[in-house]
Amino acid sequence: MAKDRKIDLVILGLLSHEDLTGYDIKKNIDGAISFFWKGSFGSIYPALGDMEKQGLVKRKKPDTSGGREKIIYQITGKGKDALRTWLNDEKAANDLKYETMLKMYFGGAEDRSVTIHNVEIFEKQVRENLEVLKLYKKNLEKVLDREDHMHYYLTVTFGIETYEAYIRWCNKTKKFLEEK
Amino acid sequence: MAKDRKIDLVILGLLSHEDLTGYDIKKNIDGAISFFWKGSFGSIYPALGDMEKQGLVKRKKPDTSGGREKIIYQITGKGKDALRTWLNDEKAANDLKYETMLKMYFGGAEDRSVTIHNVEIFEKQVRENLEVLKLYKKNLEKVLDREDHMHYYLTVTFGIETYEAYIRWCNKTKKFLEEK
DNA sequence: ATCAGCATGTAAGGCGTTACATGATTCA
DNA sequence: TGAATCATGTAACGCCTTACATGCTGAT
Repeated sequence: MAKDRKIDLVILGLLSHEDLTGYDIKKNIDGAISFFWKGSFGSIYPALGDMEKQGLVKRKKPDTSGGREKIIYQITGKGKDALRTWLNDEKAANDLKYETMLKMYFGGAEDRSVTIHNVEIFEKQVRENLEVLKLYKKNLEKVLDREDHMHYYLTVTFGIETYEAYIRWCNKTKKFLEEK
Repeated sequence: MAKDRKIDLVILGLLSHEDLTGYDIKKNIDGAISFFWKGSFGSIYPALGDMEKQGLVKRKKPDTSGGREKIIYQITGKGKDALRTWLNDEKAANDLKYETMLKMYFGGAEDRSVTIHNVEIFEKQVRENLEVLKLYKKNLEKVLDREDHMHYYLTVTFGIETYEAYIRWCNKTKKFLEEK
């Protein structure tokens, strides 16, 4: 596995639940995962190729029934080991890059109204995302008996907890900027 | 300015308050800013060079008093315009990459204890950061009359609000994983 | 027939980190 | 005198995104 390429672990994690094509992997990442990790085709396909060479994933023999050309990947034993090694590694890079906060920090270079407007744009985005997360939560609550669903659920509650905190901050901040 | 290189705006923002060396800029970024944006010497010095060519910053004539070799940069009128244009641009990239959440999402591949341990590591880190932020807050509250300090203050309250939300989630999640 | 979505991949280029190289200054 | 910090920069390398190229499948 590439030294520091986290997309490899995302792929391994997804394949540990079910066999998937590169395209399916991308669709999965674009779902609930996208709130805390992203990935494009340009990173997924090369990673799959590398990992195949390293024996972490392999191609599933296509059903002979259809003449379809898609490549379904499976995780190997070595791949499962790599996934578990990563889960047991205490290092975890948690990076936040919020341009909105940069604009807040340097907002003194412009009128207050500009800063307030930027907070409102941020709030709108957060509210939209929050709606999506609440929907995910509602659906996952029905199937919490399965261990993997429970883990998905907990990442969703993380998103909801933080987005609700963002909204509280937006309201306080708008008031603060308008009143002071 | 490079199309999408945000470090340029960080530098411009810092220089809009005071003249600084590249080294000073790095120190500033490593303070409160580091909670929502990062930057290394390897990105700062080349950016300063590029921006000087573009007339966004310029070198301040060094004090003739000492024979020191440091380069103090100043923002130019063109640089101030670029900063304001950016502040007025509604686009803002807010990206979160949390490996801890990735490990939560895929935690089903290991024992519950591993997931709980990962939450505890995360919580410890968050509590440490929270202490630092509370200190920043306390110091900034004394000088809130200055417009720029108020903006710094608001980014700090954002950090506190979200970190407190993280801690609530950690507690709920640990309970959930232990009881279910 | 046509358009959206499925599906795989490559190429160019940008951004950023880490490590390295170098040297001055300050303080114990 | 030695260590820490100040201070500037380059080089190598890696990761990732965007855009491009190509073709199939299924629904209307």
